[in-house]
Amino acid sequence: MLTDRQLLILKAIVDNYVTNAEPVGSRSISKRDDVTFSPATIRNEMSDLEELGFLEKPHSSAGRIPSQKGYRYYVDHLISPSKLTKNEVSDIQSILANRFDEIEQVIQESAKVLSSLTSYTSIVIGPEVFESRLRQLQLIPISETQAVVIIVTDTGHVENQTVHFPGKLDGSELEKVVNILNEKLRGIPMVQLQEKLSLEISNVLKKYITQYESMIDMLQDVFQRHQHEKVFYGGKTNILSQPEFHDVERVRNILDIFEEDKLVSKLFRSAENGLTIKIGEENHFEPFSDCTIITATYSLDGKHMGTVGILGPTRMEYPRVISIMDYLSKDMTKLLTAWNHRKSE
Amino acid sequence: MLTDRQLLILKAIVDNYVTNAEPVGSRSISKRDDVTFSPATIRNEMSDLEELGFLEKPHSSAGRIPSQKGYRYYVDHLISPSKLTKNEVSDIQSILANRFDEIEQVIQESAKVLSSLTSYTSIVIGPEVFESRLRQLQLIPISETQAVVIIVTDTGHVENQTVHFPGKLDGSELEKVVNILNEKLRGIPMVQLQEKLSLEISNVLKKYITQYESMIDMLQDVFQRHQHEKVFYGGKTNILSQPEFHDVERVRNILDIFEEDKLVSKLFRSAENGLTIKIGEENHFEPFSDCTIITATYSLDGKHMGTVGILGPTRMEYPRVISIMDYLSKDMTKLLTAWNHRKSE
DNA sequence: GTTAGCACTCTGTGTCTGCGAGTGCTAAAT
DNA sequence: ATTTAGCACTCGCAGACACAGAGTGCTAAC
Repeated sequence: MLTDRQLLILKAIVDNYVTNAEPVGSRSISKRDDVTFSPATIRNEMSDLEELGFLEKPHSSAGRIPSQKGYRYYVDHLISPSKLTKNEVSDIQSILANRFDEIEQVIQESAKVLSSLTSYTSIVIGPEVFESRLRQLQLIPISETQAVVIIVTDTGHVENQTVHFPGKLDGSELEKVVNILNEKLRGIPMVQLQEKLSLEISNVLKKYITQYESMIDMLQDVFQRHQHEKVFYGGKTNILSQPEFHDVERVRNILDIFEEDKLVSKLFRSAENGLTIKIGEENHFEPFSDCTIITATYSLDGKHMGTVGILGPTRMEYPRVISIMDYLSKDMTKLLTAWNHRKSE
Repeated sequence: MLTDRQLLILKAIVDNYVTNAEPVGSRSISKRDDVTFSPATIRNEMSDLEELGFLEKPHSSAGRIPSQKGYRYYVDHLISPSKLTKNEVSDIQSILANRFDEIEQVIQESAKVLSSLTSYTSIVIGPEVFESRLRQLQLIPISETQAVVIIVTDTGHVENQTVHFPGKLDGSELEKVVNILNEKLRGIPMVQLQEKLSLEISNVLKKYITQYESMIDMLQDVFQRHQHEKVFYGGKTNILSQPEFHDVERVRNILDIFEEDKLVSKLFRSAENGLTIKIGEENHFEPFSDCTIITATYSLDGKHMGTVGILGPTRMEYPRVISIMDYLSKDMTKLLTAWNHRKSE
């Protein structure tokens, strides 16, 4: 168990390192008002803290920097959420002020605000498809062998895809198909569409249309494709202003990851509800071994809808970011609930 | 007028600098097989070329590098398109091999191939809306006051947008509106929709529906929004591997530009048909003052459809890139023509 | 007109130096 | 038994310096 003095010193070192990005020496700590003991004492304590694994030395005669374990302890025991400033609160609430038609607009806007407030990179994962349901399906013929499938979900999200058939399309058949599908599938969660289709719908369709098999194949393919979530970014390049990312090779590795939405959504999607903090190696992903990811979930009527995330260096302003994320995710939840009610009025 | 020898030397310097990214000295040129004269002679010629503005010196005792004017002369007079290698040709043709339903897939794929072949960043601007026409318009109610507008163009592109109305929606009215709009607007170029709507349609609509004004406003808004083109990127971070972009601040400036599709499409959209090369300041855009942009247009049945572009340092492999762009843009034109015929079969 | 020769210039690199910030240890002070 | 002052020691870093290498520009010879 750490003594009070050790806790004070550990906290002082993390705080100091987070703001200055430079190894912290015993003397600079002794200058603080809440520190009454001498540099020598601090050195002894620091030495102990290093032995316990909370601190590291970049080289033998430099100050100390927090280790991953140090940050973890700091986050778990040493910080209390900082109070948001007026500006921060009003920036977040400005998202609310804009009129919006689709959830996506809220999400894109949230990502922007989050990145500009924190000056890290923000990643917001959109309403997860497996939590949304089919509201409407449309098949619009655009040529004799092609049609556009349009899927509208109950979150107001619309996906479209062009498909083509081996044979000619029959307008009245298409209409029948659309009617059957809408009747049977409306309100079904997006993830269950494929199963539902093969178990219940295929038999019915068989009776009505000639191109039965290619139609089923096509629908399965469409449902399959639109399983993934959408990823929104804010301040993609913010991370470049952090001194730890002044190496172009490193930067490139990270930016390349942002181009792969699937990977990003895997890394940032949070399993648990609420706030999650993953520091360095805890991400189990080599390029992020000196990054921290903080995620928070937002929901609608208690249903998990998506994740807001922040990517920054392990040397992150934890208290502030945590407070902002907490506030924002709750605000988004509120916003969505209001939207949902307005929508169903 | 430059002498043959000056031309040979200028070409040698550009070629050499493009591959090695280091100032070129007189001795290294004299080693070339096609150079029969001594370093001293070359020095004299270089001195003249510098006076004429084709070359620059980074400092007094370094070799020479091409000036912007030097590159321009090189591009205009000294190069002949390089023959593509088998790999390059087959890479480009692999785009053709994939089955595709929407033009966007071709474009995205082209951007990828282009960036991987050149190792610069590629920007492809999608079918320009003002060249495409409305094929179909749909209004799908999703709640009592909201609907999704879906626009399908003759290029197979689909846009959607959620809209809401102050009052309740009447299903049969909506149907009428959709019918009228489709009848009157089908085949109209996307850019003319707004004009057409206010001049010809609004009177007709007036007769049929109650929420006349908000409907018109809504449609105008929708048509307005979908004027912009889509921008596709390939190898966004490729530019980081160029030695001239090893400064993080610089990199950030450029990457930030990529986040603004409107700006990018303004910078890369080519007015003229065919191949355009803009070197350095010729871009009239400070962050690109040491970049070259090469664009080529692709078309469908003679109609200008969009632009493929490459962004790299002024120190660019011009002959190779030009050949690739030329081949690719022609290939895309062919591909689109084939697609268009298949589509209308 | 061309080229060899040479002085000169500038950069990059390696070495040395001293400085400053920091540690760790020991011995004295509390 | 803590705490602290004192001091030797360790690095890293910036500046000074010399030196090699690459390159130029000029002059004089070919």
